[in-house]
Amino acid sequence: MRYGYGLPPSYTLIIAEKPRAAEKIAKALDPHAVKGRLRGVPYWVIRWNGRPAVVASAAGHLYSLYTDRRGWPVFEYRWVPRYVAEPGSSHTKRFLEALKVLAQRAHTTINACDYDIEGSVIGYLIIKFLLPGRRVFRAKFSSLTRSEILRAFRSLGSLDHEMVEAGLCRHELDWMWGINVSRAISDLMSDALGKKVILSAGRVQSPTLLRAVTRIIERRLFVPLPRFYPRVQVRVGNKLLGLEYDDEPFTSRSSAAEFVKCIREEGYVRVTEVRIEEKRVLPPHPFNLPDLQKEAGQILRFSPYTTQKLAEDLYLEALISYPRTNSQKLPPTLDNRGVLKALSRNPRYRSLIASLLLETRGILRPNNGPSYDPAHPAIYPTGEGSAKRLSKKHLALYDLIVRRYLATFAQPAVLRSVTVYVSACGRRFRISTLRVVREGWYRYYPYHRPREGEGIPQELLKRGAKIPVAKASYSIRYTKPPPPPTRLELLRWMESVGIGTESTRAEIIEVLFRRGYVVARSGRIDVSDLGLAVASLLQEFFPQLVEVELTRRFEEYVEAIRARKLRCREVVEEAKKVISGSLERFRSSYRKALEEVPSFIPVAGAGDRCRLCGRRAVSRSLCRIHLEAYRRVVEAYEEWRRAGFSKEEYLDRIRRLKSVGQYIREVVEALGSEILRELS
DNA sequence: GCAAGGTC
Ligand SMILES: [Zn+2]
Repeated sequence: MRYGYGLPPSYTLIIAEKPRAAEKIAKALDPHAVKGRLRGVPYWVIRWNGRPAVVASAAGHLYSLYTDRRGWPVFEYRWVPRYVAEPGSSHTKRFLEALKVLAQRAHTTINACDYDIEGSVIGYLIIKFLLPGRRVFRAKFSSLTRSEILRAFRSLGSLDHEMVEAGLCRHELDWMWGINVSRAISDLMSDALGKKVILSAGRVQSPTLLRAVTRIIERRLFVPLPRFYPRVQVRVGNKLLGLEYDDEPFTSRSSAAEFVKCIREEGYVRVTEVRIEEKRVLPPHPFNLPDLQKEAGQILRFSPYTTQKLAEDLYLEALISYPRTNSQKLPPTLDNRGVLKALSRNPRYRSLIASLLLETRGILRPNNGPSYDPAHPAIYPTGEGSAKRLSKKHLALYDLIVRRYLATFAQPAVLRSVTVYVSACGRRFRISTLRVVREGWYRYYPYHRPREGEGIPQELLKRGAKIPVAKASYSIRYTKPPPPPTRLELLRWMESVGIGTESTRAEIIEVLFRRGYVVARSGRIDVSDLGLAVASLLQEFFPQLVEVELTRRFEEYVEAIRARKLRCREVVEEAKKVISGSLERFRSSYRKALEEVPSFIPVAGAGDRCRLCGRRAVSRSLCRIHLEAYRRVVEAYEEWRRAGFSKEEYLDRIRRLKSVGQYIREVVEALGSEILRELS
C-alpha cells in the first residue's frame, strides 16, 4: 500500500463538523465519493475540480480549555485535546487521531464546519493544531443541500478570523467565570459542611437555578386568600343552564351574599351581547427543537432531555433531519413530494398522505415560522431509514415529527365559537360553545383540536333577552400559588430569555440535578437546601452570574469582536478585572459567607437554632425563612378578616388547605397559639 | 473537578 489507507499522495482536506455533514458535502462535490474508515471514523475520498480531496469530520468540539492549576483565582488556561481535559470522551480521541493521519498529506484545508460561530472555532482549532502552515479556506453554507454546498465551494472565503476570535473569546469568558466561581463556592461549602463537595456555577446554569429557587420560595411562602364567586343557573324551557362568572370575584362573604340576594330579587338576567366568531387556525410551523421539546413534553410526557436524546437517535438512524436547530423553516429546496412518497411506504401514514395530497392538490407549501437558525433548517422526516425496529418511545416521537410535518402543509382549521354575555346586578356572566367547522390540519396533528361544546339554546341568542334565574348562590375559592417548575418550564424560560442553545439547554438543566441543587418528584421540581444556599451565595457575592444580562453582554462582546471594534484580549482583560474583584471581595468576606451557610442548611454547632428546622435562628428562635413565614401569616389575616373570617377560622383553613406553602404550614402547625395571640 | 459549547 504505497500511499497508505488508499489516500492520494496529496490533496485538499475538507473538515466537516460531524460525519453526517461530511457525507453530504462529499456526495455533493463528487457523486462517486469513496468512503473509507480510520479508527472507525468515516472519511470520503473525492475528486473535486479535477483534483483529489478528502472530506473528513470532527465530532463537535475536539479541543477544550484546560488548566493544570488548582485553586482560585485562576486565569491560566490553554486549549488541549478534549480527551485530555475530559477522560470520559474517548470518541474524540478517535476522531482526532483520524484527522491527524488525514492531515499529513494535505496541502490545503477547508473549514467546512457549520457556518456559525462554534463551527468556526471547531475547524480553526483542528487546523491550528493539526494543519499548521497549510493554505486555509472557509466554506460558508446556510444549509447542507447539494446546490448550497456547490455554491459555497465555488466561492470559498478566507478563514473568518473575526468570527474565530469572537468564538474563542466567548469560550474563555465562560471558562473564567465558570471555573473560578465554581471553585470558590465549592471551597466555601466544603468548609461549611466539613466535607469535600464539588459544586458549579455558570452563565447559563446559575440564572436557571435562581429562577427555580425564586419560584419555589414563592410557593413555600404562599398564603392563599379567599375569593367568592357567584353561581347562577338560568331556566330555558324546562332545562337548567349554568352560567360562567366572567367578572372580578368578591373579596368578602357579605358582598357576595348581597350580590346573590340582588339576583334573586331581580329574578332574571339580561343578554347583553351575542358574539359569533369564525376563526381560521393556521397550520403549525415546522418543528425546531424547542417546539419539539414542548410538544413532546405536553403530548408524550417526555422531559426535554429525553426528547433531545430520542431525536438524536432518530437523526443518527437517518429517519429525521438534524434536530439541534432553532429554525422553523423547511429548506426551500427540499423535495417534499419525494419525502411524502417515501413516507407513504409506511402503512401508518399512507391514507393520511393520500388525503394531504388530495386536499393540497399536490401544492406543498409549509407554514414556515419566524424562528431562524444560521446553520440548520427545521426538523423534518427524511422518508429514509426504517422505523420498524424503533423502541416505543422513539416511535412515538417519530410519529409526532411526521404528523407535524404533514400538518404544516395542510389547510387551516376553522372554528366557530358562540359566546353569549349576560349581565345581572351589574356583573357579567357568559356561556360559550365551540365547534370545529373545518378539520383542516387537525386531521394530521390532532393534539391541538379543541373540545367541542354543546349548542346554546335559541332563547339566549338574542340581545336584550330576559332569561329567568333558577338558582343563585356563591362559592368560595382560594387563590393559588404559582405552579411548581418543571424541566419543560425551565427550558422554555431559558429559551424565552435567550440563554443556552438548542444543544445545551436540556443538558444544563440536568446539571442542576447532578449537583444536588434540585430534585424532582413526579415531574415537579423542588429545590434542596444546598440549592437555596448556593443561589443565595451567588446572588450576594457574584450577582452578575445569576443574571441573564451577562449573556447579553457576552453577545455584545462577540458582535464587537466580529466587527473588529474590540479585540478578544481587551475583553478578556476587562473580564479578568471584574472576576478578580469579585473573588477578592468574596475572599475577604469568606468568614461572613461561611456564617451565612447555617441560615440555609442545618449544620452542627451553629449556635442558636430555629425551633422548626434547626437552621440558624435570627430572631424569636426562628430562622430567616420561618420568621418571614410567620410575618406573612400574621399579615395575611387582615384580608381574611375583611372577608368575614374569625382568626380561629383563618388558622383552621390554613391548616387544611393544600395550596398553603410549606414554610407557612410549618409555622402555623407549630406556633398556632402564638400566632393567635399576635392576631388579637 | 469546576463552564458552555459542539456531537458520538
Ligand atoms: Zn426554620
